[in-house]
Amino acid sequence: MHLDSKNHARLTCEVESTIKVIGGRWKVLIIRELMTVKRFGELLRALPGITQKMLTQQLRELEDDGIVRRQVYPQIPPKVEYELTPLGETLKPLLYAMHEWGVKYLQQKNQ
Amino acid sequence: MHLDSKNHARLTCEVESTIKVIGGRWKVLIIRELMTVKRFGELLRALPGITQKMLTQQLRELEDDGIVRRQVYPQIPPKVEYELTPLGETLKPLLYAMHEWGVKYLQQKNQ
DNA sequence: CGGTATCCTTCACGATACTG
DNA sequence: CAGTATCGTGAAGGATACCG
Repeated sequence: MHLDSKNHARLTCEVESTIKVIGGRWKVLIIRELMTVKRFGELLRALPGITQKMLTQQLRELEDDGIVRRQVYPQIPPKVEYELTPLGETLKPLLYAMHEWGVKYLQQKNQ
Repeated sequence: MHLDSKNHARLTCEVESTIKVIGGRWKVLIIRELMTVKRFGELLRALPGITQKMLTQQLRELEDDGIVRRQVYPQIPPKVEYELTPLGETLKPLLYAMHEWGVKYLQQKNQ
């Protein structure tokens, strides 16, 4: 990829799009949990500190962005499962890259 | 890298650290601008919509996180230059990866 | 030029209660 | 179980004025 001035605007735009999708406070945590399919209540317990309201909201946003799929089983009591879409799966390498950089960052910071 | 349950906690923590550093509203835009050294006023003009207050604030945070270096030239009128630190430079591959994913995401969304 | 300081508004988020 | 609805608060951010 080039970095000349013509590409700067497009780079900006698309990097921002990515940040908007995964930059929310709980987004990466939710995506990580959904590396295996989980029910709503499981997610709630797996994310200490999140409220029901926030979990619902962030899941809806991820769903709207095509990252997460919501599977409703019409039964009593209700059962709803969440999983990554194929597009959501493509975020994994990005999360790994962010993990790698985070390691380096924390090392450098703690010196 | 593995993704067994033992690694999940560490992955989370460090991915979140990365998001905290570059997840701010203007952070990636500022970092992109600083791929070449720039003065305060140049940044202000390069980022339409940002306020002086926000630019100062985000630059200070990036400085505290070791991403950006602030170079003051003690002269009248004042001259202050900002540039990426070596650690800041290491963010470039991550921005490129985010760019790539953003391209894919926007393509899929516009279909 | 490159900032601070101050005030003000908005809204993200938490807490709580209720429901199919 | 998996939500929605409502209210309240604090912090983020904008607008404006001032300063070394």
